[in-house]
Amino acid sequence: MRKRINALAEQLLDTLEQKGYRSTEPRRAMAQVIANQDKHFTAEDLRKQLPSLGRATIFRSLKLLVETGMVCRVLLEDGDLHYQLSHRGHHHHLLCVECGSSQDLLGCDIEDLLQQTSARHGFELSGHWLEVYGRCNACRNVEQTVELANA
Amino acid sequence: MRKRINALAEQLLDTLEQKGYRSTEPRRAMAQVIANQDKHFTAEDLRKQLPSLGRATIFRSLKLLVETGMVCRVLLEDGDLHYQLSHRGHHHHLLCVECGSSQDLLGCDIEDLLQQTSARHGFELSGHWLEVYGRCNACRNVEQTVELANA
DNA sequence: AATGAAAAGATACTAGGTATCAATATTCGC
DNA sequence: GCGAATATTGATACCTAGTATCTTTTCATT
Ligand SMILES: [Mn+2]
Ligand SMILES: [Mn+2]
Ligand SMILES: [Zn+2]
Ligand SMILES: [Zn+2]
Repeated sequence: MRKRINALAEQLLDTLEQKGYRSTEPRRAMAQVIANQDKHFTAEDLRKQLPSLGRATIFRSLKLLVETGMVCRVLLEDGDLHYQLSHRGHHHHLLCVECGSSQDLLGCDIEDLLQQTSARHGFELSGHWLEVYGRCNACRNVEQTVELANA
Repeated sequence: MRKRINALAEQLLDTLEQKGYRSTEPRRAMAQVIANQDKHFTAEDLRKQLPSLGRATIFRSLKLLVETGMVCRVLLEDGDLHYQLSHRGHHHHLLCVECGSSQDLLGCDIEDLLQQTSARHGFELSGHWLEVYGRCNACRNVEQTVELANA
């Protein structure tokens, strides 16, 4: 009996199938769990939510999803590597160091700047990795509210 | 008998001492080896060159050097983490994916851009991590030479 | 030189991930 | 719908990078 999964999870599987990968029960389960994640997560997080799957399977599927662009890797400020559902294509993240949320930066407007800087150094630009750390709107508002309450 | 070490290595140790850390034989040896590195390196690279040091000592000293800003961490395109001698202060790297060399980008001119982008998302910027990948001048010249020779 | 603190080294342990391989599930042609 | 060919799984062992703990050694100071 095939478990019912939501539209987003369905889409992940469809994309895998289009790339020639089989639609298996473990992959269905992973797609569903990943689709339910509201923040970036680790392989270990998935494992806790999918105790019946083999550990290797989790790493393998995760890798597949990263390679096909559906999940992206997120470097936390402390060096930890997490994963999260990805918008396709090149983009960056605004990572809140307080609540751990992450916002996608879709347009990559540093490309031009890097191009210029590279040129100045005789360097042929081919790619870059950028992560941005700070505090998100929600966390800033909470602090403001607390300040007002104490005033 | 205190081994003679070069000026750069001496400087690393002096800085450690100024921060209250002792100048020990293992640290002298590490400082010297790191000063001799011409590229980014891993802890394992150091270990091969310093087989008499305990593994934990290598990791501990490396961490110390990173914390005091004398060595910086470099994220390779494949996700590998390497280390290298650092110019103090915030900076980025132009990493050649062909020869593995790395050039420091001293001025960080993306700060303004990030500030604007963050503001647009209601995000309070506090930091960022940027690595730039491509091909260095030397590698480009080599290719050109080969092309000419084959023409 | 004696002392107390810092550091080293041995060892065991952890997290995150990969290699191997026999057993199983999925797909595809019929 | 059935079976063969093949992709995938899960168990296990292994690996890299790093940390925790603890005893012994080294350093800096007096
Ligand atoms: Mn992303
Ligand atoms: Mn650097
Ligand atoms: Zn936040
Ligand atoms: Zn190069």
